[in-house]
Amino acid sequence: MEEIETCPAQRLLKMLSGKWKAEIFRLAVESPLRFNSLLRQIQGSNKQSLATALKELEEEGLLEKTTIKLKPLHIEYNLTEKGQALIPVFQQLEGLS
Amino acid sequence: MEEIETCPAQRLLKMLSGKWKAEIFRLAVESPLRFNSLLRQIQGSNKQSLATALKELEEEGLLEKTTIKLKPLHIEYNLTEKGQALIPVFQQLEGLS
DNA sequence: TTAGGTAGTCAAAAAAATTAGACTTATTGC
DNA sequence: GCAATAAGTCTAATTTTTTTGACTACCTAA
Repeated sequence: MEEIETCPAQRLLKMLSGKWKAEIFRLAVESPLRFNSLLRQIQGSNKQSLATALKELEEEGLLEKTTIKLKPLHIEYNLTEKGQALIPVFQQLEGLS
Repeated sequence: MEEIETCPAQRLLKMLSGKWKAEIFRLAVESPLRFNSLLRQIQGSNKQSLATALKELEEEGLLEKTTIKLKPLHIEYNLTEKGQALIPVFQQLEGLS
C-alpha cells in the first residue's frame, strides 16, 4: 500500500509508534540492550513483538546490533547517532507530561 | 486491558499515534479545522477515522471543539494550550528529518 | 551428554485499528 | 418546499498489529 508523506515529523513519529518501541528506546538510552534481558524487563511483552520492534528500530537506523565476541558471546543493541539525536525530543516530551 | 505507564513520553507519543493524528495536528497548527474541509484536505482518509481521531485529540486535551454561532453556523477545532505546547516538539522532530 | 541460557524464527490465532457505505439531523440558499 | 452542505453516527467488513506456542541452533557448564 502506498503511503504519501505529507508531514515530515510523521515519519519520525511512526518510527516510535507501536506498542513497545518507546519503552525499548528509553531503555536503550540507559544502557545497551540484550534480547532476553529486555524480555524480562518489559513485562507483558513477548519474543516476537520485541524481535519485530528491534528489527524495525534497526532498519530505521535508530539502533545498531553488535555481536560481542568476548566472554559469554552475545548480542547487543546500541543507539546509533541518529538514535541519540532523538534523546532531546524525548526529554522535551517528558517535560510536557 | 490494563496498560501500565512506565515511560512518561510514551503517553504523549501515543496521543499522536494512529494513522491521521500527526497530519491533523499539523493542519491545526496552521488554522482552525472544520470537519468536512479536513475530509477534503486529507486524501485517503475517511469520515469515521477523522471523527475518531478528532474525538481522541479532544479527549487528550490537544484540540478543543467550538460551535461558531455566526453566519453559517459551524464547528471548529482549535489547538488548546496543551496542544500548542507540542508545537516545538514537532519542530524539533522536523529538524531531524 | 544433558540441561540451561541466549537469540531468535514460523505459523496461526486473537485483538486492535481502519475503512466502507448507508443513514441521520440540522441549517441554509433559492 | 427542495436540494445542498455540514457534521456526524452505526454496523459490518477488512486490514494491521500483537500475541501465543512450538520449534531451531549455538554455546557453556557440570
